Amino acid sequence: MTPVAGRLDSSPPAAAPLPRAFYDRPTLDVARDLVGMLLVHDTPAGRTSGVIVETEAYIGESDPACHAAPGPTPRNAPLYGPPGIAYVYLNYGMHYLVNAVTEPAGSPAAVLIRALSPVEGVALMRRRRARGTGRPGDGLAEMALCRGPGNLTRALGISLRQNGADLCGSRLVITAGPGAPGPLAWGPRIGISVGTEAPWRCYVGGHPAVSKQNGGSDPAKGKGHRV
DNA sequence: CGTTCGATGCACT
DNA sequence: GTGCATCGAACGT
Repeated sequence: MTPVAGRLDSSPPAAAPLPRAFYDRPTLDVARDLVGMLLVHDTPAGRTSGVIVETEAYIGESDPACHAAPGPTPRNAPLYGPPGIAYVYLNYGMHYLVNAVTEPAGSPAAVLIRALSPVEGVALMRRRRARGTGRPGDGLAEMALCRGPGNLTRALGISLRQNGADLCGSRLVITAGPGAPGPLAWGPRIGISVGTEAPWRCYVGGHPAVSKQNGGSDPAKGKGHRV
């Protein structure tokens, strides 16, 4: 067997990241097209990755739920920068949330990654999920590992260190994936108190890794508008 | 089933 | 000091 030139480790070759032009588009288009793509994080501990199955768009200073709503601040600076950059921040004092910055520099907008269907590094994800919680991560179903924006960053080892990382680079990247594993649906964004009218959450209807269904108390599945 | 609530850190007023 | 783009345990029905 001929070794692959230039590869010194045993990990499989990574697919090429999506080009920056992918992110340099209207945010709702990017939010839709990111579903089915693969989010990959390479670290010294190993590679973890998953298919994106849930996203939310946050668009501009006029969107009251967007972190750019108060105008430029030190924290939201990445939103004002070039597209294709990771915007990571700490929420509720304990969860890191990761976004992909969209649209040209100067127009602050991003897509929040809310859930993944795990692909690579499931054992490492379990170890990371268990760490610090005092509870065993072993009992977690595979589809629960990256369900929810705070859970997926923990499973992939994403923290403030990745804030500003280039998603078109080599460590934290988004590559072409297998495509959405089910029908897309749109609905209101979750966990916000303003801007709830906009149906800017895009997800795979009924997918087990998707954090919540629309309607809360409504047990029916896939309540969002099908695309 | 359903809803409430505590944990926990920091950006912003 | 206030309010989070959350999570999961603990409660109520």
